Amino acid sequence: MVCPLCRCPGAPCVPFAGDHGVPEAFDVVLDENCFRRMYIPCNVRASLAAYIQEHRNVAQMSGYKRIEPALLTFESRSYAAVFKHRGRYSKFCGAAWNELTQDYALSAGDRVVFTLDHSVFDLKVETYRGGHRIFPTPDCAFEKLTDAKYQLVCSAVMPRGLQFNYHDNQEFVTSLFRTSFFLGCMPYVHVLTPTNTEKFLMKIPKAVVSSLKVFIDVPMSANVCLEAFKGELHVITPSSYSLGKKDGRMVIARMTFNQFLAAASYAKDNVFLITFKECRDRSVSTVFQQLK
DNA sequence: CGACCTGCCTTTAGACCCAA
DNA sequence: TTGGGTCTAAAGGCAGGTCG
Repeated sequence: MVCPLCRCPGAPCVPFAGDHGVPEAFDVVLDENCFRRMYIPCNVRASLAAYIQEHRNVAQMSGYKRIEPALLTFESRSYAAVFKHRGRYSKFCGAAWNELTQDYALSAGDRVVFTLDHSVFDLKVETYRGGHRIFPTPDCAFEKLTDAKYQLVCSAVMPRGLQFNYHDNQEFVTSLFRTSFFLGCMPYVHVLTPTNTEKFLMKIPKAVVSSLKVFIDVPMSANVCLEAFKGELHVITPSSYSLGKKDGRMVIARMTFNQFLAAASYAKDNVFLITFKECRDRSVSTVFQQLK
């Protein structure tokens, strides 16, 4: 069933009975053709059009470079979708609207919640499926990366079965390129297991160690610093490692790894990004950054 | 005797192959 | 071309051996 006036899915729209007749927040339910356009319910489209026109006027008078307010999602992603206000319908459409539906993988039945916040120039929207917010697809977190950085992100060693959503990937990217002396070897994402936390056994995969050898000399055993960045807290624990003769893995010395976990208050099931950096004195640090 | 290191076994993901 | 089965390599975990 479709509203005969505005073409929105569902029964005919019910007029709003607010004090001023202008709702500050409203839902738009999407249909199966939502990737092309989103019709605005007839009971709010006039007030939305007035709201947008008001913003255009303010932007013009203030001499803003951009006159047309964009759709601004909860993740602060801006989409300059075209708003068409016609006699019989109002809709958002165009390439930017299509991009939004692709980025959020929107489909029929999903809701776009508008919040008319006069303190913001753009139109605040949030995407929902049932009672849950729809996040952008995980790959959207990588879209602004250079080719080289994207290649590095894709090379990461990830634990089996661990699924990263958009926000996890954003945290991953931020953490990966945060360290100023980041060596550029293969990033390693690891979930702390009972073997790590109870037996203090920490092994870095062979592939990561091999990629590290491209940048620095990696002897069979040597001193290494274990570093953790936890908000304001910066933990540095001097340690050592040895390479497994057979499998080539880097095994961190147990005693110091235990001290490191205690100092950084890390626990089982914590998810880490593990990278390496070369310090000023040419020594190597293993950097742990908590992702989850 | 205890701590730690090394090697082996199990599990699992990805590669590869073949048939429908 | 695709889906299912098989093979293989690597990660994870365990346990035995060694050394202080």
